[in-house]
Amino acid sequence: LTWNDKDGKTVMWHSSAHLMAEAIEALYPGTKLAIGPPIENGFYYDIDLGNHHISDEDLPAIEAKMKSLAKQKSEFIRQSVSKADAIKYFTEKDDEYKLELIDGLEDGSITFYTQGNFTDLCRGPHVPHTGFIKAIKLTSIAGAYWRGDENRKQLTRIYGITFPKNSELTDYLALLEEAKKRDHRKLGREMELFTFSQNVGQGLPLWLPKGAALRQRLEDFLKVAQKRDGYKQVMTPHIGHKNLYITSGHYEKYGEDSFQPITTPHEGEEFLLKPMNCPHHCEIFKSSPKSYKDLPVRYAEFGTVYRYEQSGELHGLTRVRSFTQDDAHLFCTPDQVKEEFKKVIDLVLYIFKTLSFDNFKAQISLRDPNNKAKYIGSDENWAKAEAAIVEASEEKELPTVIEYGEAAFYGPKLDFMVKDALGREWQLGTIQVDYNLPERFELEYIGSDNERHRPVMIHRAPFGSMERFVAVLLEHCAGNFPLWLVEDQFAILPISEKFNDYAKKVLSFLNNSDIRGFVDDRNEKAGKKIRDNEVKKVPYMLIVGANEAEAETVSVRKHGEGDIGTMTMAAFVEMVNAEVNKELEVK
RNA sequence: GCCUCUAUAGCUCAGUUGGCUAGAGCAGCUGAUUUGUAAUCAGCAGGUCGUGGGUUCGAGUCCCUCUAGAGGCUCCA
Repeated sequence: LTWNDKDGKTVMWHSSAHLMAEAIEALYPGTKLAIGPPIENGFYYDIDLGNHHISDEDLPAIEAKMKSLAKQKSEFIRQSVSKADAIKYFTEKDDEYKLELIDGLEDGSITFYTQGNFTDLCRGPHVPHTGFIKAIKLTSIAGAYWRGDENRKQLTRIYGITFPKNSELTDYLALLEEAKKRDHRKLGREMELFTFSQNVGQGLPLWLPKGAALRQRLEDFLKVAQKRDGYKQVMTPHIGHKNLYITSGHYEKYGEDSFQPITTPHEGEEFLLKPMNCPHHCEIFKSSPKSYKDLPVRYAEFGTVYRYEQSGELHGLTRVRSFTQDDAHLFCTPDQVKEEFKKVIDLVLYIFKTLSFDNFKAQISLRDPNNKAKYIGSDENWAKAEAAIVEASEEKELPTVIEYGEAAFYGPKLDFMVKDALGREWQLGTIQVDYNLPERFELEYIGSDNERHRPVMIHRAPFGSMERFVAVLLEHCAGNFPLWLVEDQFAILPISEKFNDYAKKVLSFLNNSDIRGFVDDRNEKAGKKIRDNEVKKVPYMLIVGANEAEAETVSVRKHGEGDIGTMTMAAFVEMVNAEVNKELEVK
């Protein structure tokens, strides 16, 4: 793969998209070809099929056509074209999509590529000829809005991937299968962590006992860290008066697309399921007069919120309609913003490191400079907030990427993104600076000058949401949670029923030593119990029989590693505690 | 919400061009066995084939509605 100094694969996929375009034009006359770029894994082409209609069943025929075209080894011929000629060509072809693309191109920079009888607008580069494309797999059909705008026509998008060798395609498909084994939806079911019910409703997760216990441990872990950092826990109701959200601006922005208001039977008052905790926390701040000496105040809450997400967006635990934010709002003086922001960055990094998320991306999300109407608040406040985030990140020497147009409607943010098993990116932690809500809620504190001042608000959630975090964590560790987090740290396996009593004795000793596990006293052979507990990913198995009962020891087997020898119960406790401490000591 | 696809036992799946009382493995329950580092044997039970309608002498299978799920697009306070 060396046709280009950069990345042979991208060139390969670029050419493959054009090969697919040629095949489609041949099979479906009159099809308008919009755009077909290479992507991270493969390529797609967006097409307007006109009167034709295709479904998955048609993909093999397109694949076959591509293969036969590839065998012709048509050379990719580059040709510079003037803008006028390009417009003429596609006007004749009656392709408004290509004309729109050409409209945005500079005269002199336009090139066509031709393979065989097929010509397309293209920047290149390409492989020398179509024969290089050998292993072809069209993977799916989707609808995609032209130019990403849902108000414009939806085109048919065909995704595919190609390789120069069939073995590479086989390997790729095998890799995909492997990734699917780490899917949190599959693991969550197998490990009995969470479930969904058609009767409860879509996007409304049900946490099973083991999942709830796991989540509780994560929450406790964060609570300890937050207490250390001066946070105070608060609790607020799951609903709030409609006026609260009119004040915050959320009603205007999302009212129509929310779960609709709950109405009181007699007074006709309207309440909304809370879609976020900020307004409630603002009211807590307002509940008593604040002095500059009180600031910063930090209100934390594991707050469950409800959002009417588009049905097509729901996805396992990563995108749901009811979720719990590990939310907190810090209210501080303008001078304190940067320092507080930096402390929150530290907290997020501490959590990510403890759970060994080292492949995260820190993204600074700013306003879309071309569409300021989408946002509330003054330019001045936005400028201050954006500067605070950029400076704090720089001072923490945090490598970041800046994305314009990704800010929340009330303020800019710093998001921590992590990929799932299939490479899709999800936002976990988030930190946001907000000058707007304090204004809308008329929040105040008395300064050292005895005058009223407006505090600055920082929203932050290191996990993001408990649901999404657990989902991404599951995929990250393929279900092998760190020892401090896992439900059952050990399973005691008596060799036969004769040793159940000794097993119970071991269990009570270990429980008293503050490590958790259970006795597998099923009437099964040792080999069966070992297999089952390996499959369940139990970190340690303690096999006990005559020898151990006699010597008051346990025979220890480590998950994924096998027998690691016999030791006393106390030695086992010490080993587990040492491992847990090591996991939690990362700073 | 839109495009494409999917739905059979708790889980993973089989079920011929529409044709007997819908099958299997795992999990579960009962019994036998008393077990030494990845699956002991036997038996039992478990299904309005996602929902509602239609076509047909006959529907798990064909058509439509709805619900839920998957992969995208759009959205993401």
